[in-house]
Amino acid sequence: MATVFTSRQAIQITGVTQRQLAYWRKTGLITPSQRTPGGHSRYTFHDLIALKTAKRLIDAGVSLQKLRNSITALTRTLPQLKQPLSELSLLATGDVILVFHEGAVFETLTGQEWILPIAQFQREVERKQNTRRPSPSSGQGELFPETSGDDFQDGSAANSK
Amino acid sequence: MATVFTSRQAIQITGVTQRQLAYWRKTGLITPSQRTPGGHSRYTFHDLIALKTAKRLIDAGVSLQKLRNSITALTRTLPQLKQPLSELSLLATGDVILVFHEGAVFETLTGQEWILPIAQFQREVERKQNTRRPSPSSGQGELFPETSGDDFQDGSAANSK
DNA sequence: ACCTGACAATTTTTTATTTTTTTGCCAGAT
DNA sequence: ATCTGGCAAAAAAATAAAAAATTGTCAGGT
Repeated sequence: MATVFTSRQAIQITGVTQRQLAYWRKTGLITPSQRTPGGHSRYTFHDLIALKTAKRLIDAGVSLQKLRNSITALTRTLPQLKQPLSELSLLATGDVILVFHEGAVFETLTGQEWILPIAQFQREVERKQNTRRPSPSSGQGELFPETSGDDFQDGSAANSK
Repeated sequence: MATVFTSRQAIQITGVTQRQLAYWRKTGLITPSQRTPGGHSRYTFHDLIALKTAKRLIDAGVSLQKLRNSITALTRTLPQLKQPLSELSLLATGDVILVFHEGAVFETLTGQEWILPIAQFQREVERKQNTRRPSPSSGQGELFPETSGDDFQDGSAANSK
């Protein structure tokens, strides 16, 4: 149950290099959960998942620094997580990392995301069309009166940059 | 049915400015599907969705140029689309635009995306653990023989950058 | 009412340069 | 066997400057 893995095993299983393992250990990105009395690393299964996740994100084009920043941001957004790399479902693009958490999608660095609800907009416009009153003069178009129109503005705050 | 909208209506409904409407029209980002004999714009419902989508992406922090590049890439990836902005479900982060299409998630510019299958990796390691043979000497860890190990490497091609 | 064009202000992209981070390799220590 | 450290190469990030794109405002034309 409480099986642990040596560095060599972690390397073979996850595909990270020895150098990376050492550097990540040194810089605190992923540290072995256990150590032998002699100071040798013992990686838990949990650790392996984190290592493999980091490896995959890197292979997906994510830089190590962005990975660090993402983890920092995630642990701030979701403090209950001890090891985001092994506890979350991450989707990597070359530039950003998205996290799927409780049905929502976040960008790891900013935490802001939303799906564009096109269907909802369609309903809005259709409702508008139903409440229109045909203007007698114009033959085509000009279906709206001097609509106050403001009720249609997208209320979402514009977060420029 | 074939209701069309004037520029003013499109502005009121979608929230884009008159200048944007004109510039997008001039640069071909979103052009009205119809014109009056006098040369005035008539935007279809389809057009409105595209306008609203562009507006929302811009509000989400996406620049117009990235929007253009995304559309170009999308129409190359999915040639059957005439107007990606009104036919796809898009998710915007500050930096990239993702498209949901037939159950998959793409990054619009590169077309490359994949979700990290953590569950699958867990199964891999567990299978490895089951096929291990206990080494007689070591008390903790060192559970693996001199495993060839290569069968565990992630086969996914590393697309650096 | 709407379109177009022109000018200027703002924003975004591009490019080049410098700095930092990451990695490979090797040697010595535990 | 594994860890640590040092050094150099490679990759990535931060920075600054220049170029391009976008937008606001206004005026004239239809």
